[in-house]
Amino acid sequence: MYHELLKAYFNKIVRFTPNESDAIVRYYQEKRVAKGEFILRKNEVFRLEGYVVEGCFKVSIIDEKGNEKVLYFAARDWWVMDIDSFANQTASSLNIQAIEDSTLLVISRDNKERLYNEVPKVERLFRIMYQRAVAAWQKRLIRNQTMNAEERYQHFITIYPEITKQVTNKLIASYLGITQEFLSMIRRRRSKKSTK
Amino acid sequence: MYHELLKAYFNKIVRFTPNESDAIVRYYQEKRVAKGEFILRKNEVFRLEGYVVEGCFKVSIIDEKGNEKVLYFAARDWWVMDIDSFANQTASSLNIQAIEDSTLLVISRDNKERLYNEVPKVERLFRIMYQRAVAAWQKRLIRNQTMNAEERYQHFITIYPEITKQVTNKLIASYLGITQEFLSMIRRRRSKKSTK
DNA sequence: CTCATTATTTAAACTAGTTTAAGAATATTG
DNA sequence: CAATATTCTTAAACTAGTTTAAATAATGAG
Repeated sequence: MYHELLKAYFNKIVRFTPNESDAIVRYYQEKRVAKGEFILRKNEVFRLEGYVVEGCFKVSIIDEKGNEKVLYFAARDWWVMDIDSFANQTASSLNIQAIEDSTLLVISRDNKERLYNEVPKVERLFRIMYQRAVAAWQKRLIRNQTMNAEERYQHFITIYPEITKQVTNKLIASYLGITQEFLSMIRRRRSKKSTK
Repeated sequence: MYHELLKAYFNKIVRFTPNESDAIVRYYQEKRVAKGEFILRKNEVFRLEGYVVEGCFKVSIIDEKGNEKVLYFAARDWWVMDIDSFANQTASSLNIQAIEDSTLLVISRDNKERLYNEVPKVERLFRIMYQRAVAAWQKRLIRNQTMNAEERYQHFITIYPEITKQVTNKLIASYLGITQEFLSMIRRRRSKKSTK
C-alpha cells in the first residue's frame, strides 16, 4: 500500500503512465526496521536503496578518533543510501541506523539496474533527483561556511521542525558540526533571549 | 577540435556509438573567456553549462558581509555550472569567473533539453555524473567536519597539485573555509616542520 | 517500579581559527 | 619601467567553539 506514496513522489518529478508507475514500484519491497537496527555498517557494501515511508534514520560516519558525525537524517519521504557504495559496490564508510521503528521501500542494486533498462525514463527521474541532490549538498556546504553555529541551528529547526522533534540534541549537534555542550549553550542563550 | 576531449570524457562514463557521440558534441560550442571575465554573476540566470578544456575558473558566493567564499575551482576536464540555476532557470547566488584565459565547451539550457530528447542515453550519462557529484560533495562535507584546517590543506594540495599552482593562496584559504592569514600560518608551520 | 544507561546542562580552562593592522613581496597596468 | 594594486606574511589581541568534568534529567530494560 505504501507503493502509492512512492508513485506520487516519482510522478512529481517525471510524469509516468500508470503502467510505467506500476512497473517501477513493483521493484520496491517493503522492509521494516526496528529502532536501533542498522541497515548498513561501515565496511559493508550497501545493497539496498530505500525510500522512507515511516520512521527516521541517521546516516553517519565514525571518524578515526571514534566520534560519530551525522551526515544527514532521513525521515518520511526521504531516501537512505550510501550513493557511492551502492553505485560502485565498494565498502561503505557510513553507518545507517534506524532511530525509530521505521518502514522503507527498498530496491537492490541489481534490480535498480534492471529498472533503468525496463523503464528508461527512470534514468531521467534519477538524473533529476541527483541533480537536485547536488544543489542541496552545495547549499549545505555554503551554509556551513557562511553561517555560525547559532544561525545553523536556527536554520535547522526552521526547515526540519519534524526531525527536530524526532532526534536528540546530541545528534542535531553532530549534524551541525558542533559539540552537544555548545549546542546546549546556544539553546540556553536563545531561551533567555526569547523571554526578554 | 576540443570536441574529441569531450567525447573521450563522456565515453568513459557511458559507451556511445560514434554517431551518438557526434550528435552529442554537436550541441557543444567553443567559448573563449579572458582572465577576469565573469560567465555568471549573482542574480543572473545561468544559461550555459560548460566543460573546461583550457584554463581555470572559480565558482564562488558573496556572503552578506561581502566576503567571497570559493565553492570550487574548475580547471581542465571539469564542469562549470550553477546546477540549481541552470536546471530551474532561477536567479543564481553564485559568481563564476575565469582566473586564467580559458576555453570552454558550452551548451545552453534549451539545447541540453533537446539533447536529452535526441539521445536518451544522455540521461544515463548525466544521471551517473550527478550521482558521482553527490558522492563527492558528501565527502567534501565529511572532510570539513572531521579534518582540521591543516589536514584539509594537506589533502587539497595532494589531490589538486595542478590547481594549487594555478590559484592564489587567498583563494585556496577561501575554498578550505579559513582566512588567508591562518593559511599563511599553516604554511609557515609546515615549512618549519619539513626542514627539521 | 527500579536500576542503569544515556542525554542534557553547566561551568571553567583551553585551543583552533579570526580580526586587525602593518610591512614585505609579487603582479598588473599604463 | 615606474606606479599601483594585490597578495602574502607576521604578530598580538580576540572569540567561537572544544574539552573536561560533574551534576541533573530523561529514558529504557527487566
